[in-house]
Amino acid sequence: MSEKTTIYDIAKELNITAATVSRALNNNPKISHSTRKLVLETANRMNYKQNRLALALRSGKSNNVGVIVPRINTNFFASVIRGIEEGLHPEGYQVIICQTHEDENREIENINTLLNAQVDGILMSISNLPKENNHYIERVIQKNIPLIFFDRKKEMENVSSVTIDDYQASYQTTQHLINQGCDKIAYFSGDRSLEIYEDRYRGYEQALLDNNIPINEDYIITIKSNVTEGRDAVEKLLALENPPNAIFSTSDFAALGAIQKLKERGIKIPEDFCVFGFGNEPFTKFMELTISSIDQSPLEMGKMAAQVFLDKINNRKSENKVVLLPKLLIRQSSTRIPQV
Amino acid sequence: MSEKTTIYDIAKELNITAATVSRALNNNPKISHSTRKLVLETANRMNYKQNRLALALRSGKSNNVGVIVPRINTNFFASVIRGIEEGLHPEGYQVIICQTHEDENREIENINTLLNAQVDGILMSISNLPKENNHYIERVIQKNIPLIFFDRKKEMENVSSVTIDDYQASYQTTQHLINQGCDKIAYFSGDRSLEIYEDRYRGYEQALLDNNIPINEDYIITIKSNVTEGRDAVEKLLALENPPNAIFSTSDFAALGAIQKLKERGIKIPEDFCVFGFGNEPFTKFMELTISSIDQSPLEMGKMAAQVFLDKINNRKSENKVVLLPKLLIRQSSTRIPQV
DNA sequence: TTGTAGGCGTTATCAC
DNA sequence: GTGATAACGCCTACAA
Repeated sequence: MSEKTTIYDIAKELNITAATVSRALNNNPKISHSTRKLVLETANRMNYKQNRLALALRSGKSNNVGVIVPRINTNFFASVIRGIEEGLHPEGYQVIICQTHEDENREIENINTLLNAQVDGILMSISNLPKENNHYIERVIQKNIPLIFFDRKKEMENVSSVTIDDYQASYQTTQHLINQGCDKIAYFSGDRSLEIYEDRYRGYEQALLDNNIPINEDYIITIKSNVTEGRDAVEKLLALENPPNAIFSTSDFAALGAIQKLKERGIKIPEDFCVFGFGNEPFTKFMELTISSIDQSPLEMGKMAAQVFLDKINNRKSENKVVLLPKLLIRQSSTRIPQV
Repeated sequence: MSEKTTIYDIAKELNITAATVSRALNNNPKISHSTRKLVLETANRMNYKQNRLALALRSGKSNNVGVIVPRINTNFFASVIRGIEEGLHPEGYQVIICQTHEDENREIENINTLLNAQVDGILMSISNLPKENNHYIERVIQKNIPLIFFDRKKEMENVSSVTIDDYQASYQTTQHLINQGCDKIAYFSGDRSLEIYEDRYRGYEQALLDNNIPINEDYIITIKSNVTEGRDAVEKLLALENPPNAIFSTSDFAALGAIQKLKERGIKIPEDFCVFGFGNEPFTKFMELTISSIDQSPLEMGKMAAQVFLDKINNRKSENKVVLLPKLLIRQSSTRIPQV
């Protein structure tokens, strides 16, 4: 049945007190070897399991950590979460996952739910740049609960973060496209009110400037991360008087949409047109024409975020900004056959 | 700071008792309108948040539900989880996710962790068929904690499940391939000690029998769900004296690997060879040659599993087996151009 | 309608 | 070394 044995049951069984049982179970030094052994044995025999809720209530720590992401069903976030779990599970933490679906209200809701659930820390990738009011985010810090941003961060005091060097990723990619002979490089941007997208944009811009290529505003399109938007964006670009000959998309999904549409128009990739994605979604390497992309090391990012959390909760560090290096994966969609 | 306001603080503030505050907060009918209003206002003013741990300790319910899956980073499981969350979140439940990585020990560990964390229910897709000892699974039932299987289930008393009709999916797919003119259909199976894979196999077998096509053991290969295994399996098949002219793969990833290898060998799909996958992973429709597959309605499955859990915990039903209908998505990889 | 008191399962602080 | 007690924050008979 469902009777749960408590330390009181064990105490009664042994004619000792619950306090002693507790001490024995927790390896308290002030306890005789004999009683400890006895307690451990009966605990085992009676199938005792510690009630973590009681422990949590008493200690004020739940051993739960909250993770907030825009969505769970992309390879990137799923892998980051996996990394977080791998880092935290061995330390006895359970991970609670919430999705915002890029909705600011959901984000606020999620934070409240997690605080409500007394999590010991929150690891999140923000969805929207909260307008002026960071109020709900600051509440986390005021409660002295470690907050760690990963990937999509916001610059705040007392908040750690784990990101990749988006600027570098973008700069190098743009340079690579230029090296491939592309001089008219369109750019699919995400919402630039988010730091990662602003950083990526700056990398693109700087690479062009450094190569004396003028910025063409017509080439810069803000999109959402899906196939359809990529297709639509290409239509706009091809309708221009002076269409581009490359696209750097900050979304693999949009890059895929772009490639589909370009092919439909009979444009040859990479000969006539290069395309570069971002995120290294699995499908990018599955295509017949493999899609160049940028790997963000999500597993590593997750593990790192877990480590930063552990450091923080153990007071080893109060703040910590970790920046990982992006990896350019140059595949067919941006590799022109070497001309002899 | 980190001072948390409790109902005692509110009580003191208003010179009433904590019990009254609790009643006011919980909409207990025996309370005057005026005090309730007062309590609600001060609670709000003092930024009171209920401590769910205390509540959980007292009520014995944590409002947490555990979900166990083989892995989180496939579209299928990620989407099921999303469905579960959408069904449970409005009811005030938080979802805790664990991965087994198809490892039986991890599975046992996860169940223990969840029980330990006092979850109110467990929703799981089993990884391995526990040999003879369902011991650790039965512990869940003995504790009177609702257990719901989704997708990968095991027939057990008192355990609900939400699955798709794998037999039908498989039967219809095989029939479809036969209708396309394929008479030598190879089959990539998963571990048949799991019910879903056994059901799928039976569907395949029966369809062949019903069409008077003999079963060829050489055509039946057990694989793991990844690209490499698909490639390797095709090599074996093509080395046969009498190679097949179609593959039904119970994994989209293996189907992809198969297609890659077939193309490398210059075999034309679907003209010379048809391929059908299972799971409707996003990439199947992204390919230049779109891959036929079976949609398992993961979102719906998750929502359904959530509903079954809610029914169970509210004692509306003690057991419930829900079977969803699979959807065949017939795409290019199995559609022969109609011959005139 | 409100107050009192006890308990959910632990552990820390005193005592002895 | 071990026992008694209080406290974590909440809810709910029971009493008033």
